[in-house]
Amino acid sequence: MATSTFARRMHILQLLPREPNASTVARLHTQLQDQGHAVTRRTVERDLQELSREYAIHVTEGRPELWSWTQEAPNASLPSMPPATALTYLMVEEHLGRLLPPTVLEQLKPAYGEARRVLERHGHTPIARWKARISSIPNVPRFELPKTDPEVLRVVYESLLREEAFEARYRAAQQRAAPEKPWLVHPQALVYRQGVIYLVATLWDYGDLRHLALHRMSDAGPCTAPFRRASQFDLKRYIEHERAFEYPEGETVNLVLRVSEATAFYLGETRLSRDQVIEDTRDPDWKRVRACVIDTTQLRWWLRSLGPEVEVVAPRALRRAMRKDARATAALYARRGG
Amino acid sequence: MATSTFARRMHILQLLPREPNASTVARLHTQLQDQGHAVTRRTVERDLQELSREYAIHVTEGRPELWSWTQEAPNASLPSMPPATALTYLMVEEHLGRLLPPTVLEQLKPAYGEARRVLERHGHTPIARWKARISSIPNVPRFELPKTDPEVLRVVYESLLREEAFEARYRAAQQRAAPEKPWLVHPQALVYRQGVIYLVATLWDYGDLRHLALHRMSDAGPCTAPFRRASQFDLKRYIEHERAFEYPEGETVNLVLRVSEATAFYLGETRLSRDQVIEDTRDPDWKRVRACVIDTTQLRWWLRSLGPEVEVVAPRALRRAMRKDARATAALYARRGG
DNA sequence: CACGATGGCGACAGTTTCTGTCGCGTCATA
DNA sequence: TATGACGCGACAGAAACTGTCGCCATCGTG
Repeated sequence: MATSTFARRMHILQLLPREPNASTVARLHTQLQDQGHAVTRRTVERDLQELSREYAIHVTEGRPELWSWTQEAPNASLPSMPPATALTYLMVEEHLGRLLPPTVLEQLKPAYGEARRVLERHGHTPIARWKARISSIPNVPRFELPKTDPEVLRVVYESLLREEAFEARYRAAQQRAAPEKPWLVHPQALVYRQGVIYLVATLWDYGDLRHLALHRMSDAGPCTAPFRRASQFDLKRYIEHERAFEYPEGETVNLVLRVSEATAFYLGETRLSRDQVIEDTRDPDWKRVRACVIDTTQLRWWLRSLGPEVEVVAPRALRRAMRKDARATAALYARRGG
Repeated sequence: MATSTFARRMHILQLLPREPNASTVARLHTQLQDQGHAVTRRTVERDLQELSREYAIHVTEGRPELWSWTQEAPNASLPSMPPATALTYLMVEEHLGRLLPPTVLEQLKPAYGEARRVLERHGHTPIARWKARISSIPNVPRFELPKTDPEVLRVVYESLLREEAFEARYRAAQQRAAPEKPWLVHPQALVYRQGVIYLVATLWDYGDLRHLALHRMSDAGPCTAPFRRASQFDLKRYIEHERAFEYPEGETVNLVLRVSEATAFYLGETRLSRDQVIEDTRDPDWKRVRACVIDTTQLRWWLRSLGPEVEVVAPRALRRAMRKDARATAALYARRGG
């Protein structure tokens, strides 16, 4: 049992939530006792007062006083992150900036804030100079990621966590305004795809699974209806085998490609599979790549994105599909001049 | 000035590095004094002993004792992360799993470890069930990301942080083995692209910038040669305007696309730009999309990846380029049967 | 509106802990 | 082997921590 003054105060700091949330002395007191700190409530009160003199801790006026870390309280981790890790964080932040919706990115801010602080402290190099020395080149253009209401995000996450139903209004894809009547939603899983977060859920007493894009949701709020878990639900299976998000997993195939030299070089660095082999061909400008991969939608996207840099040789079916695509695309442009 | 016993011990915990690194009593003592803790070294010694009774803190035998958090010490953040944020972390981890090289991902593990712990504690839901309820669908196939030697990563990061030169052997793209002679590297910046980390650096006394893929580097170690900063170096400019990574930024163009209905729906969710407009066309199966975007390599990749789902109408130059690509691709498959 | 219950806090005193000082023994380095 | 740096035990004065008690404000309820 941890019983020292230091350990107790440390626990208090850990138990204190950040500002949208709050805790009371009574609550903290019982939590501490559960952790083996046998002290009176008075001591906890004094601890809080003492700690609030040193740390960004806030207390409300109302009668059961509500204690919390202020919104601005810096985030600190123990052990503190080494500078090298801070660099990684900066790089990941840069990378995710294009991939995650702003509301979600917001949640990661404390961690990145700490990374910045670590780097600033380290050798007193201003963060601006660090940002100028780190870059990430993603492979998607700069999309305008849809904005999700933070309150919606909060309610959805909380409900998923607590396994509770909630109410929300949902504006279907084609409609401009959300309907008057809120839906009763039983959240089952979250799927993140291309900047959009989808909630997989059932509605009211129906059994079928629906995909709700969070940025189309509004006026989310808790409700008292009992939660219904979808029976036999397995997200991975749902996505990959039931093609729920139109991203089926195909067979494992022996892929053979004829690729330009530049692409071959790139594949030498980022291999398609562990067993990938790159061979020369008669034509010095082209290489042959063999790899054992799973045939997915993503693979086809990637193959198409390379355009005339790559030709699928095998398997037959994939070659045919790519040839069909290529012809159809060329046909689009043949339709009229330009 | 923070002067309480609690604050001082707290600072000690923050100053203590994790196990590969370590600190001495003398060092901690001066660091604490810089932060305004006017205590004797004896007190610091006692603090460390006291703290090591409660926390996972390790000390070596040798004469200047080396203190550190053990490798296994759990990571805790203050204020502790709310469960909703923990969910986000799990999602990001899932997402990054495909995008970041394992060695880099390793560095983020402590933060994700904490996320797991928070979720486990919250309602006692096993983490396995959480992983089965969160998924991320990236738009790249499962590449085999190149493995970087952790020691190389460490030396490179540290050198970049301290603005120091270092030595390393480098195996150029085509060669099997690294040369005998190590290179003298002056690190300038890091660029992350498609799973590969490149160090932008100058070598010896030369002025030209080189790109070194970290996974091709080995036997990295510090060296005493003075660091040479590249003059007038601006990473952003270097990448975008000097086409250093073959990812030039083009002009801002008024993009006009003819897209399939499915693609139009997708673009409705993830807009190409803030001013994007989607219009009906005479043909009910096709929509017209107008957006003001920057013409980048990534944009062209993305356009190509959609294959026959999209036809570039304007600008002319881009249309011509895409038409040329489409024809070239189709020609590849016309070369012989399939 | 009155009542009781609850929560916050000042005061106090006994106890514990904290801290600077000193000195001894040991280890690393020259 | 000499020298200084380092770790640590002992000690005593100072500082803090903590439980108890009582007062008063506030809140909820009848």
